[in-house]
Amino acid sequence: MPAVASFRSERATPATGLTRSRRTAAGTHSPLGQRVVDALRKALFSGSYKPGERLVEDRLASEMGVSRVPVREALRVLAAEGLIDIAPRRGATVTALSSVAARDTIEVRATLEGLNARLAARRHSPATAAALESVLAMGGRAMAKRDARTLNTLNARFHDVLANAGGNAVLAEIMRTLRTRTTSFFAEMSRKRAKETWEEHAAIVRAVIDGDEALAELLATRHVVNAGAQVIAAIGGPAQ
Amino acid sequence: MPAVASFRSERATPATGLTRSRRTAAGTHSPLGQRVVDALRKALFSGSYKPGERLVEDRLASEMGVSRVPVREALRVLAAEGLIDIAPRRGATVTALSSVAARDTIEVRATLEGLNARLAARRHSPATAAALESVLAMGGRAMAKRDARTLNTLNARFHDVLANAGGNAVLAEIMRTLRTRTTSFFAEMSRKRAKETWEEHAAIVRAVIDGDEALAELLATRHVVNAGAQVIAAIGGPAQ
DNA sequence: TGCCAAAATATTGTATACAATCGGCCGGAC
DNA sequence: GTCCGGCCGATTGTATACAATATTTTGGCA
Repeated sequence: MPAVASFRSERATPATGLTRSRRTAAGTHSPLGQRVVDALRKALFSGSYKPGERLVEDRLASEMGVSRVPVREALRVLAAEGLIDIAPRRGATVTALSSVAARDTIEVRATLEGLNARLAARRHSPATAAALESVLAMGGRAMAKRDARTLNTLNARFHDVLANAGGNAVLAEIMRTLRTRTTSFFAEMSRKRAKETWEEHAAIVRAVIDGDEALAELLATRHVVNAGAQVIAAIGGPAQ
Repeated sequence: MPAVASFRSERATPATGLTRSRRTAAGTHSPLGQRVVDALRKALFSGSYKPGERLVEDRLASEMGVSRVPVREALRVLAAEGLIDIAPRRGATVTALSSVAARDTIEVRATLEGLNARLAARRHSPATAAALESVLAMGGRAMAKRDARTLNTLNARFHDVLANAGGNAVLAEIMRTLRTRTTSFFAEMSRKRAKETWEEHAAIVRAVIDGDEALAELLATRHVVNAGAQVIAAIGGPAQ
């Protein structure tokens, strides 16, 4: 069974003679390559593919009902994000994050989340405060309901909102990438740490709203370190 | 005149009947896509293409003597590195770093270089010390000769060696990317600041070798901020 | 003259075809 | 039995062809 659903069930009717008929036709199709990226990213996050597993272009193309060209381009993009590895002439494999790489990633993330929280505190405004409080409230409700799935989504949302509050687009983009690379690991154990996670989120928000740069930085950094320590303990131990 | 040289002057002789003749033939050709990436990166750094300029696939393909396929894949890679922008159906353009984006990039770079210097100081060893001193010495010689071109190369080398000394591969990769994005700006004015640059380099190395984490971090961060301030003053001013 | 629509052109997006290389499998020599 | 060399299937790399969309040009009209 294909791990990803085909989004082009029928052929693009090449027989139809409507060359350049109506423009904009029905809905602006985003390029297939982009859609393949999204589909693969989703599949990777959901754990459909295991680390180290080979991603054969032809198979992916069939599963999605497209040719190999968009698949290849999608694979390059995912490789740039660090989600897969591509070896020349040997194809793509799902990145198997070593415990060393995990530790390195967390170390960088901790620092950058700290910087971002500091910036957010420096530039705090009523608007960002409201956005942060909103996500925080939703997180609280989801936790009360033990809704782990929503909680994961909200966790990502929280970090996105916080990144926006920092006001540094370059920083936000890098943090997003680093986060996606470790998503699978953190998702695994986030259930166990849900309570602590959202308490830490709340504390960070408070510091940001208070404009306390140093505290915001400290808490955000520690937040990543805390979660990271648990991840590393779970998967890496001394050496993987 | 093409901005990049063709590395395939003659066709791949498709008429020749040698199907799978000798294996490995003459030298292991790296994939064309990779070579196109290298060629384009070089061209972008050398300033052959101006910010905002369109990069038409067909033209690039002709100039390099390859088909559009490797060119397209190369463009995706460069887009992921932030060197170019790709808009669907509208092609690729050379990234025009706004003054805001420049400031953001420098802010992140400053923090990460600081983190890396701290790590390098923590993990300092005779081997890394020797490597750092070596680049430092070469930089001194190049500066004595007023060899601006070599100096630029050595500057990149210095930061690479320092990144290695930090021992965090993820961090090193991110810093490398950030550095490439701002290369053109820094190259412009590095001549004026050559003396200060290498004095700062020397100070950082000393702190690293001494294992003085806090000082190494401070100096490395300040190094980026100092150079960055000059860049921003030159290009951005209050608003670009 | 200036502006709008529609054809003509340029360029990107996708599919298919073929070439090149990798990895495993088989057979023979020692 | 094991190791080496070469065939064979599987898979990636590249080129070409065509389809779809963006951009420019052109022509008519107010």
